[in-house]
Amino acid sequence: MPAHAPDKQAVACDGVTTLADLIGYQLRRASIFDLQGAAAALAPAEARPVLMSVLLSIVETPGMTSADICRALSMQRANIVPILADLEQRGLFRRETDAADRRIQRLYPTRRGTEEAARWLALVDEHEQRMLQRLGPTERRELRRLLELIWQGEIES
Amino acid sequence: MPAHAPDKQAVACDGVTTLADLIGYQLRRASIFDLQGAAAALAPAEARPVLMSVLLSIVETPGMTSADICRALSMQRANIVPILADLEQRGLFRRETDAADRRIQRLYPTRRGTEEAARWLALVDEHEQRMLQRLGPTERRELRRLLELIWQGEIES
DNA sequence: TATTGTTATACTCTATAACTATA
DNA sequence: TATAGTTATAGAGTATAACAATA
Repeated sequence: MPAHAPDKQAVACDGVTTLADLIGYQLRRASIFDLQGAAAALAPAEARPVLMSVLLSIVETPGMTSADICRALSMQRANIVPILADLEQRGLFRRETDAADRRIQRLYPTRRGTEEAARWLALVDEHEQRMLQRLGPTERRELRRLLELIWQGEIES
Repeated sequence: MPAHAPDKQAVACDGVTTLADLIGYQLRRASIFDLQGAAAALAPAEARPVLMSVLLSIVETPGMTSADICRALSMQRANIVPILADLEQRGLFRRETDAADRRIQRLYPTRRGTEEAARWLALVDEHEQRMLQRLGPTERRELRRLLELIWQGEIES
């Protein structure tokens, strides 16, 4: 077999020749599809995906600062300000200026915040169950694992 | 075992309790990570992911109309106008008004368009190989299959 | 000098409404 | 009436620059 002719096995493994072959394209289509469903699922609670992500961060790790959350979610500090203002106005968390470093505010969920986070999570989970109905439990776990593997390169590189 | 206590197996299968458990969250993080890399990979060619998607559509299915492409890529007709204007100005495709129905323009790639599409695809493929370095060939195929399964619900439902 | 929280602003992407020409 | 291509515009989401307070 000549060296310049790709063999069939190589082509089957990673020969990207069309748009649909690109995993990045599939990722985007699936992500947009999910995001629209998640937004629709949260609408009755007057919430949005980004509100849920920030609130869940506070609930899961009480005492986080807004800068911490921004680093964890890869968003700009400037853009979390109106989101926190929204959640605060609903009484879902409270700010506590750190005694040792008065530049930072530690964020703690209120009782209502913890309850609301669970409610929002359940709404989105319902949507996910519909979205993933064609996938079995093993496939769902495998998908989560593969997706994590991809964007964990974000920190390393 | 009491009915109200979820057994361990059920929790392990679909007990979503944190943000990281949500496949939608993992999808978004992975998709954003990919999109930034793809944009960076295409920048030297003065292209963007959406330009590549539209050009590849024309190359893969010559004779498509702009409305066809919008339906295939789930984008608004209004938003493809400046994209086509850009690609046309670079001489990557030509429009041909359909003789039977003079409302529609069929789009055909030029020689340069086909070459440029292949070049852009190669740039993005390079980026994907880096992004997917932790995944083996079988895992990549499995990931593509699972992602397709998710957003194919877009058409049905 | 560096970081936090904040404001103001710009830029990109996407969505909507309306128009014309054709059918 | 319905669709294709187009224009103009509005809205989200995200990015950048600068500021005061604090370390």
